[in-house]
Amino acid sequence: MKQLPEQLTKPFDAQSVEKNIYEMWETSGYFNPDTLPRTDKGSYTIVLPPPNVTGTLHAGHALTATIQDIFIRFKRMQGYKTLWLPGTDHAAIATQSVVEKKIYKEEGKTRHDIGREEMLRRINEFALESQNTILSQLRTMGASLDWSRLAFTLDDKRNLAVRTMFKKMYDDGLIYRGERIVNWDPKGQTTISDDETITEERAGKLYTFKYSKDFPITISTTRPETKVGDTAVAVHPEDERYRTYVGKTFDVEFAGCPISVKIIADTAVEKDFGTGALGVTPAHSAIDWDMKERHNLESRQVINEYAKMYGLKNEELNGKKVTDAREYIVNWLRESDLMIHEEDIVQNIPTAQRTGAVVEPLPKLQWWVNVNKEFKHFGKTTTLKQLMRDVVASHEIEILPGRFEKVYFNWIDNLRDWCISRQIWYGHRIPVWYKGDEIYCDINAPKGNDWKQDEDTLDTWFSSGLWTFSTLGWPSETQDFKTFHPTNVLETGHDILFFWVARMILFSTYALNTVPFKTVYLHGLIRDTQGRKMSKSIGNVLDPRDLSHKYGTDALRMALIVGNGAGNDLKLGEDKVKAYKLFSNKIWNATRFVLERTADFTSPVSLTKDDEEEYTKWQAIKKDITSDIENYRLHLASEKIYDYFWKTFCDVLIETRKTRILENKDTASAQTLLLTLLREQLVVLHPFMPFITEEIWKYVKSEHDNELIISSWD
RNA sequence: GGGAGAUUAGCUCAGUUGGUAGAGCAACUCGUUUACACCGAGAAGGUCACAGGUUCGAGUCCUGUAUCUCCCACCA
Repeated sequence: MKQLPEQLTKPFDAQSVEKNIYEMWETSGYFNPDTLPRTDKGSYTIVLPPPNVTGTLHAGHALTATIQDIFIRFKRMQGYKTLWLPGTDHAAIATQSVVEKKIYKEEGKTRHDIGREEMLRRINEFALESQNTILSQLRTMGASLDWSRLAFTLDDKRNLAVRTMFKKMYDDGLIYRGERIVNWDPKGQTTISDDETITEERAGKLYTFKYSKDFPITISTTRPETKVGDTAVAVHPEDERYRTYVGKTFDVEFAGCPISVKIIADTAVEKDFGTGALGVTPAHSAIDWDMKERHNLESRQVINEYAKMYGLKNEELNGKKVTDAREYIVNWLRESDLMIHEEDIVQNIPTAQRTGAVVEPLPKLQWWVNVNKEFKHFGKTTTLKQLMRDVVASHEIEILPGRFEKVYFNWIDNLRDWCISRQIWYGHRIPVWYKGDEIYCDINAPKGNDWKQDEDTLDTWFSSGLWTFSTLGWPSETQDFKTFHPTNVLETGHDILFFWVARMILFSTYALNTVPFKTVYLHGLIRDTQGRKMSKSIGNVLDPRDLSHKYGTDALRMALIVGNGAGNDLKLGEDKVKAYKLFSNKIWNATRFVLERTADFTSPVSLTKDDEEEYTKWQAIKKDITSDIENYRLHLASEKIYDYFWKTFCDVLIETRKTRILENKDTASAQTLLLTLLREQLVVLHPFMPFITEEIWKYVKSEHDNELIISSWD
């Protein structure tokens, strides 16, 4: 370091160094635990939450990649055998609908015009392209992922894992086929799970009316069009008003359709709501379906998969959309003088998360995971729900921030059976075959020609739920699986706690009798400066690629981390990223100065008392930062190193030692202090700002030093 | 209806186990041929939402109130 390197005489240019640095890391083999030089501290594993292959990297991905990369780099420098495993998610419904829309727009064709095989080929093509984009974007974030272990939720290995898991659960009686009310998405033409619906508040009307003039009971509904499918009227057993009618059946003509209505008493009815009497439509309401089961009622479906009326005696109704049918029946009620009251109310309507369509409850034969069924599990009788609950209650899995434990328990306690079959083509096909009345479930197809495989595919979360171990080779007993499972930290957004985190806990505890990870670290959402969600329609999206190009990846990473505590939403504005670009410059310039002032430096000397004191103070700071990272307080750790570098190292230490060096007072000690502090700070800064620190490291490291990425933390 | 969170400087947010209120940005004053104006020095700015309580001591713990945000839920 006698001569100041040419590079350092110019201002820092992040763009020009990032690509080369990343290539150096990637070819070095340091991302791969098998070729990592120092691994004396045991294994440390994180699986990357696989991004959907539907789009490009957004600010949330940038955040998740940064947090995990910090943990991984920190542990790698401490000497752990670190594995950060990358992959992508086929995101079944989302991906298929993106491609379907694209094809419809460009060619005016539906998936049925194109056919299953060709459609799947096209979706795969799209997925592959999208995957490449996403992976290259992860590289620009500096993510030190082991690319040699890249996985995809829909590749052959993961497909084997899925089939194996399905078969095991089927044999244990935990997966069953059953008919009941499902959430049907009329736009996506598939069932969806409860978690895939979003309830929206909408203005609605509560209509109070009688089926006919001579019908004795007045009922209320928000969906008059379903009333042509009514098979009962339910009242509360203790309701005096209706007691005399219970058990009787009335045949009436309603809107041109004959219906037969039995009066039943059921405690699910609220006496004080509306008239205290409820028209029961088993085929189009989940509560009504349950009442049908309890009272052995008829069920009559009057709405089809396209949310249109069908099978009715009144031909005018058939083929009408539900909203039009509602208007028709309301008018009929008014004209027939049967409408008693109309009231404006706000109602909660379930809609499909992916397509936005209003969910139509329909009775369907589907595959389910039974979460309440007792079964023998490694010698103990338990349920899936219980397994999921226990490992968190016992703190075998720690959820951060802790408040999400309550959210998790709340979800578990209200959990109903999970509908896992989907009527779309893109996904893992259900490994079940039919021949007449026979059903065959196995990992592979049965022998013989007459078997026909179930047409449905599995919920995408069924495959991503296996992610911590399907990526490590399960069901084979691989070395990877033995070394890296259970994983250490699962870092993801709190919005997928139920979808994904809970399902991983379910599958891992069930199949392996072990937790999938020890710690769950949940980050918040990234919002714009006004606290709104980033969305294309508002136009407030900050693209991480733009920010990275403009200010450098290191600056972006710092902006995402500093002050962003676990679980909290982050309001991100460009100003914040800019501020950390200035910090990059500060580091760069400070390095230039230190190297200039130590050009004649030969070897370290023992420090003067003052210098020794400063070094001791720094060591305390470093210890503090280490403890912050170990305790998942990245927002504090990053702020502390920023603060020390700028306020103490630059503003105080460089300024005072500069004078001493100029005046030639204890020069060697001052030089030793500055160089030592600079080097040690680069180490601490590296997980947060990997590019600039690795670049500078070239100029300050001694000959026998390794690259910074594998330099020792301590 | 149930649950969770937030409320601290003009703005964005820290404040780990209770011990004299912090940072960044913005604004103000002064300075800069000496690593960096992508800078430095300085000053200013807060009844920690409100009301009680526990404590020698509360931004921090407890109770209640208000406002906002989010999640869950089959009042038709």
